[in-house]
Amino acid sequence: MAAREYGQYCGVTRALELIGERWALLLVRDLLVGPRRYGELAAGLPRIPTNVLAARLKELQAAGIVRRAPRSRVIVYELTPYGRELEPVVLALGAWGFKAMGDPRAEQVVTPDSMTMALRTAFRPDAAALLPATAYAARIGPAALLVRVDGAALTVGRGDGPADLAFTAGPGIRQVISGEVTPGHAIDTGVVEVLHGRPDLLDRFAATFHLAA
Amino acid sequence: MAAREYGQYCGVTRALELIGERWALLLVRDLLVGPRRYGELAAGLPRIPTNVLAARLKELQAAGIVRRAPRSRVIVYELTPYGRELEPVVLALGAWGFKAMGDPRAEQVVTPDSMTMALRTAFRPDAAALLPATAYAARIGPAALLVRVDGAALTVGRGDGPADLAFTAGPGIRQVISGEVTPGHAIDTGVVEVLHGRPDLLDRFAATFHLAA
DNA sequence: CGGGATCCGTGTTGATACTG
DNA sequence: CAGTATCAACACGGATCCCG
Repeated sequence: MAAREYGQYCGVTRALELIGERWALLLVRDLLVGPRRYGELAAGLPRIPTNVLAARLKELQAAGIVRRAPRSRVIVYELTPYGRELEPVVLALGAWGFKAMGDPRAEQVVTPDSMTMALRTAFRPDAAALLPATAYAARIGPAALLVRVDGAALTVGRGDGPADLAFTAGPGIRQVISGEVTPGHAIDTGVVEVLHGRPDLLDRFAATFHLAA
Repeated sequence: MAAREYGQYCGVTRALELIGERWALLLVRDLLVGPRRYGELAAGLPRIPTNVLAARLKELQAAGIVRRAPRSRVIVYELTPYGRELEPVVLALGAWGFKAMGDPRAEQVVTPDSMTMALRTAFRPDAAALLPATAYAARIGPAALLVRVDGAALTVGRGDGPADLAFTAGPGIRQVISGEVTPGHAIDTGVVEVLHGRPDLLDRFAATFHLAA
């Protein structure tokens, strides 16, 4: 038996053998947003050593979780269908970890892909279905996201674009999503700065994206 | 920043910092079944080094996931409310890993606690709600479980007891839960041996516990 | 320049022995 | 029973180097 195995015939142990190593599930998290190149993955995980990134990509490919995109001119990594089935795991972990996030520290970064998955975690389809379709342009730290909510459907893209509400926020946006801070108070205290659109649309945003803290 | 941190302000990274180390989530898995003593945890994870078990228990206590049961004469570890909130994570991992389990190898064991959580993972409340209340006494390898299904409620206990259906099975029970093998075929080939009760109750078992493979 | 491979110091893990 | 101590093996982190 390989030393890294747990020696149990159990689904949880098998899962941890496949994606339990350091950095592995964070690669899956970012690849759940979309296919990514080696350099993009490295940029999304600033502290990962390059040799570990290369090793994880090999292991995830051997496990049938990641593959190199076929018919692509450049090398692009993407999740296999089995790898995409890890989305519930990542969302459950994100919801649980959200409650333990505390306040951001100076050395902690927010990446576009992690923020995208956080929005997917906090998305409440039933609440959104009752609200009008809305496009938000959110700039959180260095991450510029274009968030479209249409009924119970959510799409998050990178970059800028036309939106009903455009706003800038720091990591303090977390308190809005948790309900610890009301949207109005967030605007008053400068946690959120509305660049364009009716500020009360931030109430709709808070109703659409919510996670218990 | 501690070297073991990921340097991101993100729920998934925070979760992995708390329960991402080797063996940690397996301790949570077993504690989800019930409070356990140090020796019971060691027995449920036969390959864990004892110093690592001690270290993990300390870390999980520092993280507010595990605590020593108060007002207990002996030392017993149990999950805190926040620790119990990891159940969706463990179930999602178990369901995903189930598909990659393959065939059991000689050195792999099945423990009562891992089997209990596997049954919780495979439990289908809506299917069970349409069936009569049933008690199963299942012996899978060294694990003797008493499984009670009453409507949409499931309770799994250790040991033996009165049951509508008593059966012995090997790890091949996995194919019954996945639907790869019909209950009738499992009995015919000896994968499942019915000790007591109507053999067709195994059909009810398979309808109550199912996971896609 | 993108996509890695190599080397090396260090921390974590695994195995075993030992102790209050 | 519930851990602690010790030590070898290995994985990770950081830096550098290589190759098409």
